[in-house]
Amino acid sequence: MGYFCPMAKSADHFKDVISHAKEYGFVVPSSEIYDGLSAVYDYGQNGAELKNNIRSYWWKAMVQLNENIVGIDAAILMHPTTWKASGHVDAFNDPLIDNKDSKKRYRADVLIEDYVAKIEGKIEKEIQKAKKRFGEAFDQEQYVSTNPRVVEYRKKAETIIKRMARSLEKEDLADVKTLIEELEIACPISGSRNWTDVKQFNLMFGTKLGASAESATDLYLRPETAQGIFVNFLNVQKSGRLKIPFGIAQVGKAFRNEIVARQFIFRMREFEQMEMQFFIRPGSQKEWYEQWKEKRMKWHLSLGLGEENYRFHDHEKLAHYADAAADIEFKFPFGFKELEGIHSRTDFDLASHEEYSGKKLQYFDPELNESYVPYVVETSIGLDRMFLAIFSQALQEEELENGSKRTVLRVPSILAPVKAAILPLVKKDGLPEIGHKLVDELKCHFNLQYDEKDAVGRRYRRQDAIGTPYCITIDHQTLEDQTVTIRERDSMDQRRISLSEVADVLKKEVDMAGWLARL
RNA sequence: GCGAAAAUAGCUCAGUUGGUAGAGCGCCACCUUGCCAAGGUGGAGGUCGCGGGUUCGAAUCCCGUUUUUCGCUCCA
Repeated sequence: MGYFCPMAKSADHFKDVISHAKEYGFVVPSSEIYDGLSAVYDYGQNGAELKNNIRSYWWKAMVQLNENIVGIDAAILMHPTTWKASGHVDAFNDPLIDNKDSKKRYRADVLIEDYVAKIEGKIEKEIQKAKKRFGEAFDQEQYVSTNPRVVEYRKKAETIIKRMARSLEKEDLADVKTLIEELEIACPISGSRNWTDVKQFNLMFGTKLGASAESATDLYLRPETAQGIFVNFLNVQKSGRLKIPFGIAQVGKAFRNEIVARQFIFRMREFEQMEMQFFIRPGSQKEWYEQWKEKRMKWHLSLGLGEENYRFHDHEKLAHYADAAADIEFKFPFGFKELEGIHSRTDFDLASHEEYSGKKLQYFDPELNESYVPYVVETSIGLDRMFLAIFSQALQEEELENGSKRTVLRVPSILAPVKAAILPLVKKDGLPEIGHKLVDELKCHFNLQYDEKDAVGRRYRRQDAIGTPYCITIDHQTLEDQTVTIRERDSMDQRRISLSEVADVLKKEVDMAGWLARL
């Protein structure tokens, strides 16, 4: 045995992934008996193990392997001002408007800004014309401030922008709509001016602190874990006696009211992030940014899912906090999509928290003999996305040499939910007893499954389906010479080892230590 | 949020012009076999996503709704 040919992934591979996840206890829709809850999923018995292992591999690679990185666990609920300082209250609130004819949705402020951009285009045209006309003698500044047509355009643009800013500030959405109507802005698709009202969409989940409705304070469930690190920056730095450069890592839940949440666990409303904020000297961000891009990619490649399934995607349009940003993209069943982000966040967050809190968030650098607000390079990966990447890539269907098929989940052995299955060949002649004894010896070190039901071949397939890397089979020869067969998931090869060797062999193959050492 | 498609057993699906809800795989028990799925016997499991309507009668026709997938749109 051991000869197989991996079959091409079916066109419906994504469908297979979703059913396999459900059928084998990895991922199921939340509250399914009540028809589920949109874009919320639960992890089952095998999913929880796999997810724990991924989390652990990340945590160890970041915290345990780096002397200058420590891990924390901040609360999901944070002081509401946090989200003003972080920019989320503004950036996560979009005024949206729909065109009733084309059924297209737009950001109302973007529609208005586009209109203003057109006016500015006209001004530019006038300038170019004048340049041609006046040649060398052209004084642009003077022209712009005196030419009546240009002056009028400029005034108009300014008035529009000011009015929009004021209305948005006051949350006067009716006026934003009126403005769109007055400017006679039409839908680029349908060309019609048949608009719905402007509606405010808040991507943050709201909740209340306090039991009585009157005295309760409005809070948000955190939309990212990073802010829990920033507000704890000084606590951790001082109590840990940390010197720049150093990092703070965290794994935890975050919540976003996505307008469109789709693609299984790729975009969920409740999800888990694994983030690390690396605090550095201002000016050194380029260097650290490159270094962390490289380090993170190396971590991904160490899992052996195939180099061709990863790529970098550099952001051209940057977020409000960043001066450089790149995604590590993975080839999901629905195409290359963001798996992890590496962002150079400058001092945006700490400086902003300084401003809003009135507390100094600075570091005294003994080498430079000065205080500064550190710059930050962030690595941010979605744990659920990592789960989906591994699971969808690992799920494979093979044709064996005898023409039969097998479904095998080739997850990296260190991440497998079950490390080994203990299988007595028959459930008599004392073989189950040896099996139970072996389980007892190993269970403190490894997550195991004991199975004595059905033909052993069928039991092997069951283990293949949940990604168990090793099957230990106890047979009649075991009674004579204390040896068992160990069968490997990927090659299906078997060899005999002695009972006393089992623990060591497993440890060598499924313990994370060896993999971490290679990072 | 718009448009399209779908929803029947744990999974994959069939179900004729509207007439008593099915198969394969899986699961459970017992027997048999004993190193790579598919041996035998028996069994559990479905108010056909949910709510209305039409009809003597609805899985099937109509309306609404929920969830999922795909395409738009959005994604600091």
